Formats: sequence, structure tokens, C-alpha cells
Amino acid sequence: MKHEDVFNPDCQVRLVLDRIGDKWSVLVVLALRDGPRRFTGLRTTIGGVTPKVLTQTLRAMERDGLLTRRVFAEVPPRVEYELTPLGLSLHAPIDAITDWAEAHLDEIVAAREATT
Amino acid sequence: MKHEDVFNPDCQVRLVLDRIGDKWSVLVVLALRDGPRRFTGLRTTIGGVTPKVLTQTLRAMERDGLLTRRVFAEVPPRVEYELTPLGLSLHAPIDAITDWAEAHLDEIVAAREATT
DNA sequence: CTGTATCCTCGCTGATACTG
DNA sequence: CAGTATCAGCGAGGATACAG
Repeated sequence: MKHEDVFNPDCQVRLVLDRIGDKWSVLVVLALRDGPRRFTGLRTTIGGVTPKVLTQTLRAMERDGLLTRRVFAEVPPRVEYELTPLGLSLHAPIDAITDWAEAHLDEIVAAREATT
Repeated sequence: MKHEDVFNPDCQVRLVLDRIGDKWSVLVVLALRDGPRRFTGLRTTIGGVTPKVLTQTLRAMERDGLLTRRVFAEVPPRVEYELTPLGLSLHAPIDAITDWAEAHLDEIVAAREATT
């Protein structure tokens, strides 16, 4: 079977789950959907993220080959982040999740209130 | 635009992201893919989860209407967990993620090692 | 503008032991 | 068998201030 090994704690698919699950990566992918963005642009688009955490997220995604970081030697400094093809391909699973969420959120909320 | 509101910190789609992102929910869904399972069955199938955390996960998913908990008045006690239609429908986005992970894991690993 | 540098808290997660 | 109780650690995430 296909997903059998997922139950192995060392399965590498877990790495992807962890990344998708982290609080900001998905939002970064969505924010970069329509092309490159600058640091402050991302920061204001994505509500409530501090510069430290945004930097951490971007660096991690860069390490994983999901996006590129381009520095322009200008004053004031300019840095642009852009999804790689690999990062762009993440939209497929992400859309699957957000679509599901939008389709079924009312059911979840209803179930929660039923328990109240 | 469709995903605009996701950037709102209060957006409810985040709730789903958080649930998908947590360490065990996805594995529970996969473990229940082929029908109802008992507590200990889940515990042994999913490696490395303690009873406390498994209980927490199951209760949370029950509250959200993703699965049902059925107690049989027997000795010894028997409890079966089964996905609801809502929980079953989660397989679509989850498969999208695991498929993506399996397809692109090598690229991620390669990108990581390139940085080393 | 694009980050770093500190400090700190919160809660998720786990280990272990015990109960109906 | 199916959990609950209790304790503990750790690290992601955040607040704030500052630097190149």
C-alpha cells in the first residue's frame, strides 16, 4: 500500500506534513501566488507575523527549494522573494485543502456547537 | 479573490490548516481509512503516540464531526472509532498532500543538501 | 527597507504511573 | 481494554528593541 510508511515516525512524508502544518508557510505560498513580493509586502499582506518569524519561514522555504531570495544592491535595499517551480507546484495540494475547508467549514462549526 | 481572507488571522480556514498540521490527526484519518478501529489498534498502528495524546486527538476530531466514538457495553470494554462522511472526505486533500510529498521529496532533499 | 538580537511565554508533546 | 492523572521539557512562536 501507498501510505503505509507514513506511520513510520521517520517517514519523510512527515516532513512535508510538518511544513504544511506550520503556521506561516502556506500563507507565504499563497501570498506569492501572483509573482514575486518584497519582505515588507509579505509582512503586511500576512497579518500578525513578526519579522523574526517571517525571516525564519522564508529561510526554511529557501533551504527546501520552495522559493528564491534575490537581493538588489540598491539603497534602500530591496529583496524579492519568488516561488520556484517546486514552490508553485505546492498550490495543487494547498488548493485541495482550502477548497475542502471552504466547502466543509460550516459542518465543522455546526458539529462543534452541537457539542456545546 | 478566493483565498484573500485566509490572510485574516481570524479566518476559519486557518482552523483546518491547524488541524491538518497537527502531528496526529492526519495519521488517524489514514489509519481509519479502511473502516472502524479500536483504541489499541490505532495506538499500535500509529507509531510513537501516547494514550493521552491519542485521546486528545480523537476527542478533538470527534468534536469537529470527523469521526464517531462508539462504546460497547462489554467486558472487557470495547470502543470503536469510525470516520464520518465528513472525515472520509478529508482523504481528498490529504491524498493531494501525500502525493505531492512522494513526488517531490527527492527535490526537497536535494535542495537541502545543496545548501549544506 | 530588511532584517538581527534578546528575552520570554505558552502549550503541545511526551514519560510514567495508575484506574474502572 | 481503554483510558485518566500528573509532572516535566522543550522549542516554536511572539514582543520588543535595535542595526546595516
